[in-house]
Amino acid sequence: MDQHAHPDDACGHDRAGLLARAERLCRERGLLFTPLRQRTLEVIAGEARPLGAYDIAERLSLPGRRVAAVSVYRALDFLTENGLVHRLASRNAFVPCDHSHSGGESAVFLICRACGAVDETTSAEIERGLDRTLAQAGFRPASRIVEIEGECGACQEREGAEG
Amino acid sequence: MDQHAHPDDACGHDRAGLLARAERLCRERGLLFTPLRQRTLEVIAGEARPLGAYDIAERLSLPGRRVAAVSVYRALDFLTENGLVHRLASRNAFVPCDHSHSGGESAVFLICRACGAVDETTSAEIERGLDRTLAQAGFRPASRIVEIEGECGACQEREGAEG
DNA sequence: ACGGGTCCGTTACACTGTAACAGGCGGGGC
DNA sequence: GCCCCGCCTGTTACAGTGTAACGGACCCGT
Repeated sequence: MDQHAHPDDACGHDRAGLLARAERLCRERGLLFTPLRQRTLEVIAGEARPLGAYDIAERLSLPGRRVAAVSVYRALDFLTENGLVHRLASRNAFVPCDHSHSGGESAVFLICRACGAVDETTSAEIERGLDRTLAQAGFRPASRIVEIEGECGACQEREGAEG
Repeated sequence: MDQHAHPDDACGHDRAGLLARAERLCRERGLLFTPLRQRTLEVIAGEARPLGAYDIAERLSLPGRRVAAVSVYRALDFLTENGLVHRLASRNAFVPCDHSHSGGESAVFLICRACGAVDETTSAEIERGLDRTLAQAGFRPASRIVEIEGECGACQEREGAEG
C-alpha cells in the first residue's frame, strides 16, 4: 500500500530505522548525536501525531529532572537542519522524516484534521510546477512548504459509517 | 510585467481596489464591514510586508485608544474567511489578497527573506499535481498551503552588485 | 594547565493565539 | 415602546511559541 518500511509501533513510524539513520548520518558528518537529541527524536518518532515543543519537553521530563522548552528547540533545530524531522508550519509542530527523500526534493504533507495523522509524500509534477513558477518569477528558493489540511481516507470512511 | 492592477502606493498593493472589493463582497453576502474590519484591512493593504497581529494592533491604536490583539484576531478571522487577506503559516503574519483568484484555486506565496516582500501567484501545473496527489492518497483537502521562502529577483541583483 | 568550541541549563522576555465574560448596538416580534 | 436575540467589540486571563543572553560542563588540541 505504501513504501514506508516496517512501522514497528502503533505510531506508524519506522522508529528503529530513523534512529539508525540518525546515528549513521552523525557519524558521517562528524556531528554529535547527544542523548538529548536522541531522546527528542525518539519521542517524535514514537508518536503518531505531530508534537509541539512543549509536548516534547513534557515527555522528556522526569520527576525532579525537568527539560526546558528552549533545550528542546535547540535539539529540534539540529534535527531539522539534518533532515531527521520536519516542522509543520501550519501547526507549529514536528513530525519525523519518514520519507527517504534522498535528493533535495521537497515534501508534501497531508495533515488529517480528524485523526491528526500526517502523511509525507512527494510529487514530481508538483516539483516541476514549483520549479517552473520559481524560474518564471526569478525567485531563488531556500525552503519549500507544501501542507494540505483535510481528511484522510480512513476518517472519511469512519465519518460515512457514523454519519 | 504582471497582472496586478494599479498599485496606488509604495506598498505595492492595490489598496483602493481591495477596499472596494471588500465593501461589495459584504453587501452581497449580507456581512458587516465594520470600522475595525475596514481599518484592519487598510493597515494590511498599506504595508509592503506581512504584518503580525500585534503589529496591526499597534498601528490601529491611538494614544488613549488602544486596540487589543484579540480584537485584531477576530477581524483577521473575518477577513481571511472571506478571502480578503491571507495568513502566512510560515511567518504567522498576514498579507492582503491581491490576486483575484476567482475560482477556488490555491495560491502560491513567494516570500523574500531579504526584503520581506510577498508575491502571490498561482500555477495550473501545481494545482494539477496537488489534485492528482490528493486523489491518489484518497485525501479530501480543506485548505492548501504553498509557501516558498528565498530571495526575490531584485534582492539577488542587489546582493550581486554589493558582492 | 590553558584556551576554545559545543552542548545544555537557566532566566527572562516578546510574540502568538484562544477562552470566557460583559457591554453596546441594531433589528424583529409582541 | 419594549424585550429578546444576535453580532460585534472590549476586557481579562491564560496557554503555547520562540528567541536572547548568560553561565557552567565537557571535550579536545596545544
